This record gives sequence, C-alpha cells and structure tokens, in this order.
Amino acid sequence: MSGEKPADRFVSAADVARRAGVSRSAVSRAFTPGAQVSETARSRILEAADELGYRVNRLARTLHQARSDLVGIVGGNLGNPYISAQLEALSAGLQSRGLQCLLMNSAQGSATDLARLLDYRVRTVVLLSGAAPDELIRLCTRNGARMVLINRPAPPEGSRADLILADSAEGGRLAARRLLAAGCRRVAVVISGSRTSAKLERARAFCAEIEGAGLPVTRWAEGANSYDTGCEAARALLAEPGIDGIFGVTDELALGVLNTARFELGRKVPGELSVIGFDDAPVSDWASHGLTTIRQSLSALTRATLEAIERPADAAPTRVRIPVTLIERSSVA
Amino acid sequence: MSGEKPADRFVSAADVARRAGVSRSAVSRAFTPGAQVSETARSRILEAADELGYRVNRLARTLHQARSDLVGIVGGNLGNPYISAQLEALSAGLQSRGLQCLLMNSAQGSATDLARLLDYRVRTVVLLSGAAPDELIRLCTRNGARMVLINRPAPPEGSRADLILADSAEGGRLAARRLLAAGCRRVAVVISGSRTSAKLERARAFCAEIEGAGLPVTRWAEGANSYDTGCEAARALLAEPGIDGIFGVTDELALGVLNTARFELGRKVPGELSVIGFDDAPVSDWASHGLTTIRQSLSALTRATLEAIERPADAAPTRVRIPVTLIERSSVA
DNA sequence: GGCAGCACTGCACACCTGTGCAGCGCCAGC
DNA sequence: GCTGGCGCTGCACAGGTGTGCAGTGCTGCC
Repeated sequence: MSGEKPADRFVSAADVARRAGVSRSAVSRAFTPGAQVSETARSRILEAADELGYRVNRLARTLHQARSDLVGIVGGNLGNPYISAQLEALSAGLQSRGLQCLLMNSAQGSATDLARLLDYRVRTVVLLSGAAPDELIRLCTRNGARMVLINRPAPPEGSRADLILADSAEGGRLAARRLLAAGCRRVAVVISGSRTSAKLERARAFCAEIEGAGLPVTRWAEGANSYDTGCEAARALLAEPGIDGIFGVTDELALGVLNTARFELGRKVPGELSVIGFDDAPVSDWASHGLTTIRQSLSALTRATLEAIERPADAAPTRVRIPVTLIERSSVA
Repeated sequence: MSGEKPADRFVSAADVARRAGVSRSAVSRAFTPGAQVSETARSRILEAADELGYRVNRLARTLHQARSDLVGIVGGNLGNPYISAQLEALSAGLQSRGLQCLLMNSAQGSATDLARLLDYRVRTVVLLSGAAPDELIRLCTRNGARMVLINRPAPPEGSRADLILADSAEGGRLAARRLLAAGCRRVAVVISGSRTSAKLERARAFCAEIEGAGLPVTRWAEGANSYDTGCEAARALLAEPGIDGIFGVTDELALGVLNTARFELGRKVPGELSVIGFDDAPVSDWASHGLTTIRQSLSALTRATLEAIERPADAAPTRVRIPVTLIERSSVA
C-alpha cells in the first residue's frame, strides 16, 4: 500500500472494474444513484475505487447527458468590490446545488474569447458585467444554452435569456433627489468610459431629474471603470470651485471621488461636497468611507440568478426586477 | 437564414459534416492546426460551421487527450481584497494561455467537496487559500494532476506539488522591527481563528522578534479571517489602554483594526496606536487607509503561479520563494 | 500509355461513461 | 421436478472528438 508514485493519467472505471473483478458497467452503476447493483458488488467496487482514488469523469458523463453541470460566469473586473462579492455569493450557491463554475475574465476578452465558454458545453452563461456581444447571444441560442444577463439590455427576440435588472432609473432618481435635498446646486455625474447600458441608464435618470429641477449637470465619461478613474474625475471636476455634489454610477468610482476630495484636495465631505454611489459594496460601509449609496441588494440579486440557472432548459425567458433603496451614511449633507 | 429557434442540443461535428458534404473526420481536421485538409474543403467546412454556430466540444476532445485545458482554482473567501486581486490576475493570465479556470469556493467546502474538481479532469489544482486536505493531495497524486500550493506547508513526499511561498517569517520580523522602531512597548498580533500555516508563521516570527526585544505580545486568534474580525479584535484589545502597536497577519484584518481604532474608539493612528498589515491589497493604498504593510508582490506571485501551471505534467516539483518588502505608508509612527 | 508518388479522404478505433436489453442463476410455488 | 419470476450481470451501443491507416484520384515523368 501507499506505493504512491504519481500517476501519468486519471484512474478510469475500467481500472476499478479490473481491481474489483466486475464489469465496467457495474462500476458505473455503483456510482449512479438508483441503479441496480447488488450490495456486495457495490461495496467491493466502492472499496476498490477508494483505494485507487477513482472519481467519475464528469466530462465523459456530460457527453451522454442532455445538460452539463457547468455554468459559465463572465466578469469584467473581478477586483471590483461589488463584483467580487457577487462572485463569492454566486459560486457558493452554485456549489451547494451541485453545479460548477467556469470563470471567464472578460477584461481584455473579445467576443470570440467569450465564445470559448461554449466549447465546454456550459448549460448557462451568466454575464455579471461587460458587454454581451450579439455573436455570443447567437451562439448560445444556436446551441441551446441559456443565458442570464445581469443589468444588461434585452437581447434580440427569440433567445433564451433571463434578465435580472436592478431598477437603474429609479436609483438615478433617488440619487438626484438626495443631492437636491442636501442643497447641492452644481452637480456632476461620473460614468467612466466603459458605457454599459445600466450605467448609462443610472446617469440618464439622474441627469433628467436634476435638469428637471432647473440645474445643470457636468458629465465625466472617460477611463476604465475603476477606483483610479474616480480619483482622476475628482481632480478634474474639483479643479475649480463650484461643484458641490457628485454621483458615481458605481461605488468604486464614488469611493475614488470621495477619497481624492477628502485627502488629496482637502474638501470637507459632506460639508463642502456631497458624494453618492451605486451598488452598496461591502467596503462602502467601512467606517473609513461611510459612503451614502443606492443599494441593489446582493442577496436578492444572487437569489434571482440562482433561480434562473435552475430553470429547465426550455423554459420561457423571464425578467426579474430588483428594487433599489437609498442607504444613508455620511457622505451627503 | 436566421430561423433562429433556440436549439435543444449543441451542434456537433456530424451536423457540420452533413451540411458541408464531407466526412466527420474532415471537420475534425479543419479545426486541428496542422492537420491535412484541402483548402477548398476547409473553407467549406468553416463556412458551414459558422452558419450553424458550431464550436469544438472541448470535453470530448479532452477524453482523447492526455491533458485537459482546465485549471481548478480553490479560493476561501473571494471577497477578500487580496484574494480577488489574485483571482483577477490569475484568470486573465490563464486565459491568454488558452487555459480555462474552474472555480471552487472552499468557504463551506469539505475535503470531499474540493475533490469534485477532479471529476472534471483538471490538469492542475491551485490552492489560493484554505486548507489543503491530505485526501485532496492523495487524489491528485493518484490521478496524475499537479498542484500549486500558495503559502501552504509542503505536502508529503512523492506528490507533484509546486510550492509558492512568500517569506512569511521575514515579513513577521519586518513588521515587528518596524513597530519597535516606532517605539511601541505593548504590542498585539491579530491572527483570526482560521489558522493557516502561513498566517501562523507570520505571527510566530513576529512574536519571536518582539519577545527577543524583551517585550510581551498579546495574541488574538478567534473568528473568521474577515474585516469584521479585525473590528472585534480592536474592540477587545483596546478596551483598556496600553496597547500601542498591532500587527494584522492579513490586510483585511489590519484594516478592520485600523478603522475601528480610528473611527469607533477615537484613537489617533499613528499618534497613539500603530497598525501594520500583510499582503498589500490594492485597498490598503487608498488615501482613506494608508496602511503600512508587508507586500507580497502580486505580480511576482502570479508569474510564479502561471509558470508552475505551464510546467510539463511529469516535471519535478519546484519551490519558489517570493520576497517580501515593507511598504511605508501612514499607519505607523 | 504506364507507373510512381502525392495530396487528400473516409473508415474504424480509442477515449470514458450511462443504459437498454438479453441472459444468467436462483428461489418460490405448484 | 418443473416453470415462472426476479435480481443481478455483462454486452453492446451512444455520445463527440482525434488520428492511424488504407484507399482514392490525380499529377508528373519516362
């Protein structure tokens, strides 16, 4: 025993069958719940399997089955505090349902890069962020894979994509009203150059509400969707005095603004400047930030995503709205 | 054209062959670089494949090949700012090398849960955090899968595990010397209840250095490895005056300590209290924190991990040491 | 024209698993 | 003792791909 030389290939059911003195079918049945095997055979097989370190080959099993256990997850910047919290919750949920999570970083990924997920016969593609290229949607439809689109625009008719949408417009309005209530008169919105539809919608509703009150809005729409972009935006927007309220369409952007204003430019927040974000990432609640923000409930969003993933392959596409709420902290007067 | 009804199964090479009027082998060859197909056949096949939305089934291909394209990544708490930065860098690197990333959340995962990675014939298992159960090591060895262990203890002899180790002991010493240099006399270390070997090593070296200088050290070793645990530790340790220096073995812990001390308990940091961390997560450099910390270079660590993954299946295991450096910011006097 | 050589093609098998179906032995009942 | 039934087993095929090998047709050269 324990002549544990590293093997050069995976143990297969045939190896186990040889050792247990049964046919390969018997091994397969021993690992299939509800299949017909005698108790003596089963226990002998399980023992042999354990000794050899055998594990059923899910790839081969998938060949034979209608649907795989793999779920493709596409995320733009996994370093973003909200995205990483989402990924943490989602991966844990998938796992407890016996599903496995195939991760794709779409940061530098082209459309053809994303399509590689289909090479692994994922049952569902979940888009956490980044664009949803038409080509990917077409491929999924052609191959019978479902999609779950989080905070993205509706795909063309006829594709099996479940939509999960936080109420971006309402969030933008809530942010605007809060800044107005704080007495802000010169207001800006920081969008970044990565113009996802959800972010544009937040900004659009925000601007409409502010302009409806007869006030102007300055737009800042350059750079990646990152903390550093928030810092740059703050430097540019606050270069000359005037701006007294800033809405970051993402907590990450808003935190960059907040910190740069407070520590680099010496502005009193919320005394001289009010800052509000969108997401409610865990880090926004840290005492060092106290960022007032629009929450899109992570648990509601995760629950809706998991429900969509569990839906039957041919179920009609659904659309779930996640409500948003204003979370008061200490970055707005 | 565009009768884009959702399919109920994936397109296979046989479908493409039928449409292009060739044998299935020809389709396979058209997608295999260096295989022998006439130019006319190849272009006809590629056209048919494009129309149908065909993608090579990597699962079936893997059946036939010695090694798969899948790399299993095990992460404890993906919400941790350093871990998520690691995952971001690692997934991008894997992707650009044509490898795919199978994610496993080990938060609530038992050993048997982790073993499920092997069901997908991963070529390598990477442990970012969390324990490396003996059972998992044995299974990998038995099945010829390599492992990459980051900041974990050496596995038993005879397994193909590459080790990547930041210099924990040196880091602990650097932290201790820095606190001594700041004039701290009553010092504590916050470890959390999740006692990974690397964290213990950091704490051990820290304590040895402090005690070597003739000073006592208070240890706090409860709770999960999280921001909240850092907060709790600060409340407990600073309940009565005295402690003037705290080492968090993780930036996440140290940030919890730092924020609670500053904002909840009203201590001046670094005036009355010095705080130092370990990792150098991006968030530690934010102006809101300015956490002095021990850096384990993320890029060096990622590079070493990717090199280990690219190694041939039967290469001898290696051991890489990542140097650590003290990063001065503004949380230590 | 005949033959060698070459580029290409398809057959058949391998990879590993799940499962319908037929066959085997055994037991109970008449 | 014979037969029907039952529980178990193994065979053989399917699922989708890569590839060795033999066979095809064509070209070039004598």
